[in-house]
Formats: sequence, C-alpha cells, structure tokens
Amino acid sequence: MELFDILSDDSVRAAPRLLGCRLVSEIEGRRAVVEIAEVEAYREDDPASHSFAGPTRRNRTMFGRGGLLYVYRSYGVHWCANVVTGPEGKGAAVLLRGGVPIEGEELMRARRGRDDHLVDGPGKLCQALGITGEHDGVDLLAGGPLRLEPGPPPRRVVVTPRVGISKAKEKPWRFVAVHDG
DNA sequence: GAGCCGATATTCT
DNA sequence: GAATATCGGCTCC
Repeated sequence: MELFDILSDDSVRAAPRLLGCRLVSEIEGRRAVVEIAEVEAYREDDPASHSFAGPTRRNRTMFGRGGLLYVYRSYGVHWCANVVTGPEGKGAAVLLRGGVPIEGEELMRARRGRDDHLVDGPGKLCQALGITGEHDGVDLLAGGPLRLEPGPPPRRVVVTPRVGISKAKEKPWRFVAVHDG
C-alpha cells in the first residue's frame, strides 16, 4: 500500500503502518534519516488530542490533509512532530515518539549535543533532525527537505496506552516496533 | 535505574 | 492561574 493511502486513513489505523518508514531530513542541506519505531495516534473525537476542541492557531495543521507535518512546542521547551492523517477538515495525526538512526548519526550527535539517546523521544527526534516550528505544515510527500519514505515493516508491534497524557489514558493507541522475536 | 524537579510557550479557565 | 502529547540533571540507591 502506498504511503498516500495509509495517510488518507484514520490515524489509529495509519499509526502502526508508519512503523519502519523512514523520516528523511535534508534541512540545511545536511542529510539525516530515522526509521520510525514508536508512534501514537490522536483523533478529533479524542479528549487527549490537540484537535479535540476544534482548530486553533497552534493546531490548524492537524486539520489539513494527510501527509502534512504538524509541529508544536511541548511544555514551552521542545518541538514535537506529527504526521497528519485523514481528509482535509479532520483533526487527526500520528505523533512521532521515537526511532532508530539510519543515516547522519554524526549530525544527530552534533545537534543533540551528546552521543546517546539521539532519537528515543519526540522532542529528541525533532532536535536530532533539525525540525522546528518553521516546518509546521510542510508536505512530507512532496519531495521537499522533509520527507516520509517507505521502509521495512517491523516483525512485531507492541500496542500500549499512550504516555504523558491525563485524558483518555486507556486508549491503546501507542505502537512500538520490536526487532526481536 | 528510579524518582524528583525546573524550564517555559501556548491554550484554556 | 493552571495544565501541558518533554527532557536533562540531579539525587539516592
């Protein structure tokens, strides 16, 4: 199935299919690639979602069409990146929580200012790839400096409740790739 | 490794 | 004012 079709679907169905895909960053002309390994789905009918109360200046990208990148500031400190899903007008997206460095690991180390824990968290992933608020709304399928590309699907996926939220805690909408038996 | 805590922009009350 | 889709540094095991 094409990425376009996956991203046109509901975020809960799209989220696990993004595991294994590559997020390619050529921001500032320097290349870094991460294989997506941990995601969470958010939907418009979901009290934990930024889109739950309708569009605002911050979340308006979530209401765009599937394939856009929604970037927001978390706790006033970090950037977090989501892949928007579904049709235009539906406030749904998949939060990119973590991955595995594939290319440009040295660049990620430099951006992170440390040698470990390069992309094992949503804020860390953005910092390692150079993603900031200025990339909110970019099209990941348009061949620009931020792209989503197909990758090998994980052998196994673990499903758990989402982390760091206080509403709708019970929804099993976190998906983690496992590279083990 | 687990647990506490400060930083701090945006939204909502 | 309060809460928040987090992180890193610190303490104490």
